[in-house]
Amino acid sequence: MSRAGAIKPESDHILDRPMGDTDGIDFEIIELLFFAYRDFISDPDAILDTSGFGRAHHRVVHFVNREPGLTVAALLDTLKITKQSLARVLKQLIDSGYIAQVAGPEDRRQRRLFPTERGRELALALARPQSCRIAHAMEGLGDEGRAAVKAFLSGMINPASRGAADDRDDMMEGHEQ
Amino acid sequence: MSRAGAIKPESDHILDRPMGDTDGIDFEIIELLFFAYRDFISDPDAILDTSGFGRAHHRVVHFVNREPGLTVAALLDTLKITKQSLARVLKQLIDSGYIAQVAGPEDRRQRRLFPTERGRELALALARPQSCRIAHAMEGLGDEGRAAVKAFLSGMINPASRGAADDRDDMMEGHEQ
DNA sequence: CAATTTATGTCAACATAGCTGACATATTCG
DNA sequence: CGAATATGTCAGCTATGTTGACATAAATTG
Repeated sequence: MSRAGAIKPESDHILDRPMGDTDGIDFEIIELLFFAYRDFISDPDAILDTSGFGRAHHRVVHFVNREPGLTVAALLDTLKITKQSLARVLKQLIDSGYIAQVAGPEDRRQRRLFPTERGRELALALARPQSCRIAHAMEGLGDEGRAAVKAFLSGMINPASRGAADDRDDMMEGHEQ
Repeated sequence: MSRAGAIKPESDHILDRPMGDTDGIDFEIIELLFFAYRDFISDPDAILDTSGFGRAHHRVVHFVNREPGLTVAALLDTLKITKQSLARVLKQLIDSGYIAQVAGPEDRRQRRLFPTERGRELALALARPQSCRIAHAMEGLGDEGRAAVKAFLSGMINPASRGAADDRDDMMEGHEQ
């Protein structure tokens, strides 16, 4: 193919100056978040590779272990994915014996999700390196520093998203949407 | 306060106690990071949907704008993806006039990447809501709190990931282990 | 100069994980 | 009973990652 030769910056409207703080945008934190999160999930990714699972399985196993007995609907709400997406990974986790379903005691249409011992072990194995990484990143920070980190991360979350992770209670009966 | 009623595991050993901080693992920060990052990228995602681009395009546009003239190799190193993955989105961005290629001045095999004005505008538009979200999450934090957040995020990053973006130019192969 | 290495591009195939739409089944509710 | 609900499932599409093989132009090296 034609190589388009030496395109001169003058001939095309090409910008040479880096996009920086002059625009009043916090690029530093944006990039720190990008790199931090990428490396944060690289630890469990490496473990999952050996198990034949992926990140989607990780999230499911995590939240089922954090809130045993949660319904499929609640899990969908936490993960914010479609039931078809969830079904794929959930089926694999159930078939492999990491998660068990139990019909709801009140509403027997529900499939409440519980971890097996195997599922608990996997969730812990995945969380361990992440927790170590966090501990390392926190060392040197005092109590106020750690509180600042928590406040910052909490403030990054959409208000509407809150509750899925915090609520350990039953689903409210009168769900009015 | 009672947990979802007592569901009797039929046969398998099913765990119904939540996986909590008793295991010495910092589940709180793990989940805060998950939700924070998910919402953090939801803002640009909404913009990208209207443009027909995705997150992969976002990252490319961002780093090209942050470091105009970087080579394809340097970009690959920053993103940690394969050249085939990059080629797909990069081609679209070039064809759409968001990024331009210029043959390297010294090494003409290189294709140095520059943003066009259009590409700059897109990068800024994508960064703006993220920066606003960060500013909101930072408000109420003092200078030490903000410093703690930066230190934490920096500490989350793999040491090998640091500096990958900037030392790709005239690298004499010295005896740096 | 010829041979090799390097930087990049490209084609083909495949995997994961998201999506929509449509439909089935069991259960609860009015 | 009929309607709404909770869940499951089939079929196909999209986005974005992967590996492997090969092409081309330019730089480097023998």
